[in-house]
Amino acid sequence: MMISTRGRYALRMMLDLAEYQGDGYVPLKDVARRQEISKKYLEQIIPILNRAELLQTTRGYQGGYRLTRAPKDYTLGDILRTTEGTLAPVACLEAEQNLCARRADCATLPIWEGLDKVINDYLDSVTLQDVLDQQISRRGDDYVI
Amino acid sequence: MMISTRGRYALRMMLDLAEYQGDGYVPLKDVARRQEISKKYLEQIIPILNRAELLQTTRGYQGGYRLTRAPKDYTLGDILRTTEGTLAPVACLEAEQNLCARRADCATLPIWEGLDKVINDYLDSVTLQDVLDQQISRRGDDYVI
DNA sequence: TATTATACTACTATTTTAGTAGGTTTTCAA
DNA sequence: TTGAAAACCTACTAAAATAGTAGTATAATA
Repeated sequence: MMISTRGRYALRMMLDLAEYQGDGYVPLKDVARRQEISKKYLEQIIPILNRAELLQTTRGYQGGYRLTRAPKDYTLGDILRTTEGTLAPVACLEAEQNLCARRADCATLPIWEGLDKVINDYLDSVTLQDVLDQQISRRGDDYVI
Repeated sequence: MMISTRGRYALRMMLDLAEYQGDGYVPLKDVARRQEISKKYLEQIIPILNRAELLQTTRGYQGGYRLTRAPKDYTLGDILRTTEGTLAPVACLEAEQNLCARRADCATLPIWEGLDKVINDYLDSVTLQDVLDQQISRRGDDYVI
């Protein structure tokens, strides 16, 4: 499993903000209640998104968070790479420190590079807006039945 | 990181067998030496492949392992799913026990299902033979330079 | 029957994951 | 001006996964 609760919760939080922010700021308490995720845990994930300027914040009364950009301008890759640090499927591709002595003639390295590419290409092909749209059409289905 | 040393070593071991088995059995000692991996650790990975009948074994003098099928008849997905147990990118897709209460109207589930598919499709599109062929052509490159 | 090899089982150190807990600072409204 | 609501920050922790090590038992064969 490559994507932990950190990345999954971050994504759900961003979708929740997109849905409920209107023209104001959404307090974390509300996100936590709606998404049924510990607010304390979300408080730890938020700063990662914040530092990467994926969201805006105000403190104090009526404070909270909102998206910096339009939902169509975030890919899932943006959000997941930010929160997970890396989406690399193997350690060999992660950091310089993991460089392996066999790298130069490793028969499997090209495989991992190819896998890394399909993963990132897929996640960069979907935006927050795409997920919202699909969610709306699924909700609509209920009435059709 | 979704693929651990278990899967990576299993793949390298299978490639090593493909390359060196000839018409006999390859002792683990030789694989461990060539691949610079602890023989004791490989001994733990081997039974997983063995139980899934991905390789054959004989014990005792001149014993060792060899592939059950031709290299072109193993996909990397076969080998990695066997050793890793699952290639699911998120816990939600792993086992029945991880089924989440929000599943029915989870906006992100279709994303994970899509990601799971591109990962498995990619790894099932490459066979052991493909990796061997590409390795040989890379080795050839050295002479060209 | 000694040697070579696999087979099996238990143990362990380190890292990651998934949180919990508690206090500090900022903002605004009554 | 003070109290409430909210974000911000840091430390701690239980449980699981990872990456092995270690030792013994069993089988095949020359």
